[in-house]
Amino acid sequence: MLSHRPPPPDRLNPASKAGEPEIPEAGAARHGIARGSSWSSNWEVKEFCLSAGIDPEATRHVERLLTKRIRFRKGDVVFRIGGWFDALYAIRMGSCKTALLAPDGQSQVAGYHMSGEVIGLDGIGGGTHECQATALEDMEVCPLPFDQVENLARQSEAFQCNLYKLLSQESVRAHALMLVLGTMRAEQRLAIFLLDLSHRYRMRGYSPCEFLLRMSREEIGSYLGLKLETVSRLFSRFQRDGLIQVQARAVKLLDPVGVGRIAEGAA
Amino acid sequence: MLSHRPPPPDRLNPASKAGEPEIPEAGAARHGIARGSSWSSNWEVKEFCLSAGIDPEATRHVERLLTKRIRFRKGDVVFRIGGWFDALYAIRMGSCKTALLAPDGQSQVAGYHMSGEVIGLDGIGGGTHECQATALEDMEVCPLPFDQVENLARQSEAFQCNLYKLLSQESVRAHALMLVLGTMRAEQRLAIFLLDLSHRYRMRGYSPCEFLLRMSREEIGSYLGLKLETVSRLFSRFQRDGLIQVQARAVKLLDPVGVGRIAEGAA
DNA sequence: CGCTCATTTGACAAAGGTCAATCCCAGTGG
DNA sequence: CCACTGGGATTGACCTTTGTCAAATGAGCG
Repeated sequence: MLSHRPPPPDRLNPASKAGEPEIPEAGAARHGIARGSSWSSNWEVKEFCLSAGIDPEATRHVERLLTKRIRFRKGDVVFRIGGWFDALYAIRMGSCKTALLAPDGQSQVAGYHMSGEVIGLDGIGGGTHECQATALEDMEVCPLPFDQVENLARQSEAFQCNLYKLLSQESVRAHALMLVLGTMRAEQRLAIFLLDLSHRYRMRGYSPCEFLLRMSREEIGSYLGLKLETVSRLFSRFQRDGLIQVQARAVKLLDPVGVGRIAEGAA
Repeated sequence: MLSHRPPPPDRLNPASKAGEPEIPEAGAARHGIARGSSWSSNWEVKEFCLSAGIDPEATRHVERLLTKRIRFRKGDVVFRIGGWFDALYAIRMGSCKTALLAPDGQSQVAGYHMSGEVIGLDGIGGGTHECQATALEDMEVCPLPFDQVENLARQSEAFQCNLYKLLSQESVRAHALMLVLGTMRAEQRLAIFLLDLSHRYRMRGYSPCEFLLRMSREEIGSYLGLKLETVSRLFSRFQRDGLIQVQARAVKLLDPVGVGRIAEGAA
């Protein structure tokens, strides 16, 4: 592994023989595209990624950065398209989606973000946000004023490095999604989506086999480049085939390996 | 416009009344998604983006960075997936594609880059490249050793800012492509592709209405999430409809406005 | 408890994909 | 100089996947 941090244990060996039920990872993640991160973050969740491996001096600065908290309720907008960019937001709790706006006004969900992740990086270049972040449940974030982030980056090499990683992480995520949108069939997309969620929940200490979807069928469809009916049908089919169990927003992965096969493109 | 540099004149007013034939811009670009850049770069081409607006002191450093040149022939690989990342590459001449590798081995074209653009940023986070860059014609690049880039970024605030912009530019591009892949119909995708090329050629001083495609039908298809036959059929149809003229790799935009309408999603 | 919105499901249509047969050149070698 | 060859490009016929429209059902919320 070429990452500068040890990869999380469960990623060392995809075919690990742990006692836990084995959850295959989303296709893209397993082949180096997303290099140990897929759509998911490979940062520790507890301590924010920005403070990884930096000296005590800088750590204090980072901590000072993380004091303020903002709470949002389900449906609240964290930042909107075209809105002025002046801070990144580290998610402490909850989750949100980010959506792009197409020329014709329709929007596409471009990201799903959970606790421990940092959002808002898309605003760095242009000074304004290119996507809109909307809370999918009640959430709490730490705003990281970007001028301070920039300063810190100039002072601490390790911090600077972390910031770069964060940025390129974005592009990794984007690439993985592109691959999904550009080359995969509907069932494959949904399977990968489910495995990605599963993996990310596990990383956060939640059950990887049983979780709540925070997005509606329509949002999932938008994320995966499908229509909501297609998503719904696929859920039903997966259930008929004994792969999963769905009840509205509640999902149980019954046969993660089977789902994994579909994610790989098995007919 | 919120960008910190004046936008190129031709972007000030999409419906400008200049004497030139009017080329509508690719849909995504016009609605703030790509905020003045769409898939294309909005940097000056002559002077590399990294040296924009920085002080003379730093300028000299940048210039020192840009001394070395590497030439590639059509088909050569600039860097490959998984290859060690130690430098960015500024394209001085020619063009290349970048491709991702899907789990099942099939690859997807994720980017098309021309002179004045910087490639290789995807490697920053993980230390290895996530995509493969392949020359589509003979090209010349300047390698920018990343440790030097990093140092410079810490010394010059303006340079640091440019680097950030470059990174986020990547994500802008990715977002635009996502939107194309996720929400648009085939004809719309191709129309946008053509307008994007047109715009980028114009920015570089070439004719926006007449140019050579450097990618094969298959590569274009891969880029747009379509099969080569579909691309070919669409070219034929556009030609039948008097929108363009195609002869193998040579394209002439006869009715840019019409193409623009299709890019917007007109039935 | 009743409303509203999300979800499911079916029937049908359409957009693209697949397969296969040419075609068209560019480059090669005679 | 010319025929030959091989890969890209075009085109047609057909088929699969996914989208569209519509109706029915279910779930969450006030």
